[in-house]
Amino acid sequence: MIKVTFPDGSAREYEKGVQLYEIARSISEGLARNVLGAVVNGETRGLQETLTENASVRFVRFEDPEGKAIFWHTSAHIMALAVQRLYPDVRFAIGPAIDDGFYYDFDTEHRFSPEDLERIEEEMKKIVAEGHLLERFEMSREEALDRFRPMGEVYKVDLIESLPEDEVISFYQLGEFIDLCRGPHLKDISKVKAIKLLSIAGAYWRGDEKNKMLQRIYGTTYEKKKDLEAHLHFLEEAKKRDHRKIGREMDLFSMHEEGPGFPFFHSKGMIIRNELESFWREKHKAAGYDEIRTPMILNESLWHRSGHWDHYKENMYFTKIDDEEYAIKPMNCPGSILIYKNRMYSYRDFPMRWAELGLVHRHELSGALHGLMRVRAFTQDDAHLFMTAGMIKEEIKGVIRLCDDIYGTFGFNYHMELSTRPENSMGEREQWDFAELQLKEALGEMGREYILNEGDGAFYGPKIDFHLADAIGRTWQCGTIQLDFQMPERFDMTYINEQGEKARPVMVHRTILGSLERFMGILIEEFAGKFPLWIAPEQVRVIPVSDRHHAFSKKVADQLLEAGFRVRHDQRSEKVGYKIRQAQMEKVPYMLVIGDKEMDEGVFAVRHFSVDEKGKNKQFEMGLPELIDKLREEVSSRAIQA
RNA sequence: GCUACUGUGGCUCAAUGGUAGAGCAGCUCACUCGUAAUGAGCAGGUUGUCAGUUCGAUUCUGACCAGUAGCUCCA
Repeated sequence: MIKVTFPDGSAREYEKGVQLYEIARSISEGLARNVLGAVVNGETRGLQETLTENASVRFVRFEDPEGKAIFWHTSAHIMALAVQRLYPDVRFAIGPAIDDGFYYDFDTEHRFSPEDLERIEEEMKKIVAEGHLLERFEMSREEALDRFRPMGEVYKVDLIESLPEDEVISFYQLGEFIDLCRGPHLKDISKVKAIKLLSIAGAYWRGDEKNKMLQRIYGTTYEKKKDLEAHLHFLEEAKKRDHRKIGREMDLFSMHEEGPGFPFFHSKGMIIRNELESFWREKHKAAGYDEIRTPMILNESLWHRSGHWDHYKENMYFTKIDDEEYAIKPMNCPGSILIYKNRMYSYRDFPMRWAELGLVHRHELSGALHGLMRVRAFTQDDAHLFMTAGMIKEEIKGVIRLCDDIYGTFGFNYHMELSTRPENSMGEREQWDFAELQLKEALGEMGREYILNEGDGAFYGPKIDFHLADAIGRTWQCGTIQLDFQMPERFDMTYINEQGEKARPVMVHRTILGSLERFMGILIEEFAGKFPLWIAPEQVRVIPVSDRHHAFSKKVADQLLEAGFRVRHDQRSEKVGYKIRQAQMEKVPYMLVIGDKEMDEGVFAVRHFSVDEKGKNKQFEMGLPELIDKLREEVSSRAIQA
């Protein structure tokens, strides 16, 4: 007998080898009908799996993240069976659950079209209606290879061969389709009621561009049709927040065929950008940074010395000056280092924090470009910190705190990732280990959670990255903290230590916004163009009711201008409703409608674009001096919500 | 760069193997108006570029360019 404990602290005994489904049923028939799987000793399992030893069991439903993962992973198998029925020559690669659905990678001569997605969707519905139970079984490695090799399932064979010797190899059978899979899966697929296949895309086998490109189909499924519709509605709504669309509508920036990946900032975009820069300077000054600026074009020899030539040449632009080869900087660090080497430093000077809003150019692959999020010319809010090895941890923590402060100002959520030594790295193993340990300890001491990306570091050092999400949940790396022992070595950087000897400083490269361009993209999507007052390109729109109010409304507009606000006086001969509609669509935070009443009473009805519980614009009345005080307060506090 | 798809006036979209039309935006005129669209008129396009097929291409074919989704890469 084995003992099973449940989240409420209760426990029961079962026969060894009991199915999780039996356990669910023993507690309650209703539960057995509703649960999708279970978390057993912290590991997610399907209900068709068995228990052989004492365990703590928590059953999960669709609402739980584990439940969704099981549900979507199973949906991927249903799709695979449908594809096998419709396109018998197909070879299967992998088909996992992702954040909001699933995909499966297929290799077939047939090129999938959008119409095919509908056919596959129909077939999936048929399969679900057939009422299969997903059964799990195990095979030995030899049995598995004997089974899949003759079928020509090269990807499955590849997967089996790469599994560790002692790994249990499990399979799931759905109708006539047997798939190599660790699981977990639903036992009963009839729960997959609402199905939508979303897109087709290419994806390399094992994510390596040297391998064959497979066809990937993305889809999502729900237990309830209503939830699927809600999800599709969310995607539609998110499209409206796309920074490329809002950027055009609000006249913030533009892209042109003449300069792919090189954004053009319009005057309204520049207001946001300049406000962002002032904010950034203020925060960095307070955090003990000094600002520098280094040239955009530097001699090629510098890039040989820095290692960029060997590790980053493919992404660099080059040019010639008087028969000498020059490179356009893809990173700011070598420039900073030249300033560093301009004189001698003492340990007493450390830590030194040099910040630079540096415009860098990188030849990104054409297919990777994406609005402001991924461009070929961007301004990094870079900084290079120079210190002794003993200062590393505190400095890392300081940067993390600055990130918290700056992202917090905008109310952004973010997650962190730690990336370790890559294959093409420079430098000694021990240095890397030490550097990685410093980063891990800094995160650990601050109690931060992070995702570990083995082998994903920069060529000169390990890094911590900060990722922010866009409107549809894609995350973009913004902040980064990179430890570097290599550049100081390569450039023979020194300082004088307490013993009066020359010593090697440690260098930290870091950004917080990441790039002003990307950060603005995130900012636009986060606020859907309804910016906090302090960064709004136009803060107040003054709207006279008719021409005879113009003289008075102009005075009001002028006073607001003098008070330092960005104001537009809309004197066009249009109806009030029309002007309000326009100001609303242009997402101007405050509107002041001025007519007879205002002229007589000197009190203004102010309309704000944020909405109340009833979905109406917030509206309030106040005199001009009070309004100016209120707006000043809102700007200086950098309030997110008015 | 790779796979698939897309490319018609500033924006959103329509149409056709016989050289393009609407709405919004713009401009002009009238209206002087109280909280999300006043009316009328005008102007605006060598249908992404270059070739090919054809009596004739914007429509068919090819190459290139740009964009979209994903992969790879990355701030």
